[in-house]
Amino acid sequence: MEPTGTAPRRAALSRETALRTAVELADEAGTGVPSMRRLAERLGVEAASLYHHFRGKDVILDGMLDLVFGEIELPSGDVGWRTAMRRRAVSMRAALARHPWAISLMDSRTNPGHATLRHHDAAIGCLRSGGFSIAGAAHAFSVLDSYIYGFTLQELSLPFTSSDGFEDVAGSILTGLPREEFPHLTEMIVDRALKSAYAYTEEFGIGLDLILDGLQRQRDGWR
Amino acid sequence: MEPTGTAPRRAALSRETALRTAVELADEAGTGVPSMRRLAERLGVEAASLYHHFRGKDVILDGMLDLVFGEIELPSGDVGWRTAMRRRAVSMRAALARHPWAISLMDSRTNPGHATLRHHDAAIGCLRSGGFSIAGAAHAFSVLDSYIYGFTLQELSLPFTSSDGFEDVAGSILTGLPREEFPHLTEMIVDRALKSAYAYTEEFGIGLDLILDGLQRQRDGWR
DNA sequence: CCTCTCCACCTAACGGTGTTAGGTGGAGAC
DNA sequence: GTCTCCACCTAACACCGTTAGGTGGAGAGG
Repeated sequence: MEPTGTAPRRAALSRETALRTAVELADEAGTGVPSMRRLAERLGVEAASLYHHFRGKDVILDGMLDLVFGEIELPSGDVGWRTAMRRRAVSMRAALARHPWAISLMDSRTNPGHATLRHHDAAIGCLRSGGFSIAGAAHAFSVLDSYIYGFTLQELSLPFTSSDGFEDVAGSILTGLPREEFPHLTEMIVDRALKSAYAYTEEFGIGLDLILDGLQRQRDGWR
Repeated sequence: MEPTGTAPRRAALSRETALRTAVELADEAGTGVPSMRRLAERLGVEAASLYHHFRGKDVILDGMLDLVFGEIELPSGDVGWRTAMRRRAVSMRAALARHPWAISLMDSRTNPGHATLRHHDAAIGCLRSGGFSIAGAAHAFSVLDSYIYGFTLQELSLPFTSSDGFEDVAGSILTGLPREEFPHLTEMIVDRALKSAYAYTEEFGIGLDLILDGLQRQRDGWR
């Protein structure tokens, strides 16, 4: 029994739960990264209290990003490097799509967390034991991650979320677009929209496989 | 002569000059995209006055991004598609590196401006007349731009700006990094740092050529 | 049981942000 | 000379990240 109707004493909040709540809050539709006051409110606390656990908001953002990296499937050694790297890429795109705010954080965060480091180490290790030289692994890592980040960045800045509704959006884009001035753009929008087969997942795979093909071919050429 | 020491009447500010000033202000070291008050101050005006020319800050950001796209070299028809697309890619990376704030805007802007549309149209047109089918051009455009955006994104989130200083940074990263936990990461940092040949421009070209090779090979396979 | 210590939390405030409502003054039109 | 118009202004709103300093209750020591 509580003596005087006071609420049961909340357990002191930990960095761990605060970060998980921050990610959860950021995922809720449209809002993006929460403000300190919003995060505090959800935690049942005032904004200033957060500064007893984090030196500043930057530290929270670093932690949130590291949680996202922790969700990415590490490349396993059981399969070949190509299969492992392909799975990693697909898992990474999925994680970044699940947390659309993460990609916009990437260009401001510069202190990788533990999960991020482990992820990078595993990927490089996978390439090395797949026969890549150090330089080759660096090249492979650079192309692959650039592609994954860039693809996700473009994908998330599209005005629609799923494959349905693409035709409508394509139509509204075409309305007001001077067709004679941008003939190729018009042609492509019309073609892609009509076929309705423009699934972004498929598109991601096409570019990914093209790059993996190139890596396979170059592998032994990189000393 | 001015009658009563009043400053000569400033010409009414135009969208054009306001946007150019905004870009100029954003480029000045470190500051990033200027606030409405800062932009207004530079224009010799109060913040609220900007709302007589722009519906909101979003419109300004759209305009700034379009100015950056306007700086990108359009692919010319005189050379082959491969050369033209390579030049475009290099020019695009240069523009994004010149305006580091632009890449962070890309994921929030969804209304492409006139220069952006012209750029996209020219790129697709170049691929089409280079023998790519509509689907093929879509695939090629997707891989290339994803790579360019992603590479620039990674490049700009590095803690150093030019090639000098890389060794120092690598050293300070290694300090405090548990080497036995991340052996491959350590190995790569050491190797790249010691060789000191890790120019990012070169790295960009390696991935770019790998992708262009793949496109050349696939070109006629995409129907 | 009383008291002391400590620290997780609070209140209050700072200067900054984008944005809006409504007022003002000077140039150009008649 | 007067009127109109509109580019600019002042003032204020709610929100942001952050800091200084106070408060209250749990746990330790006696």
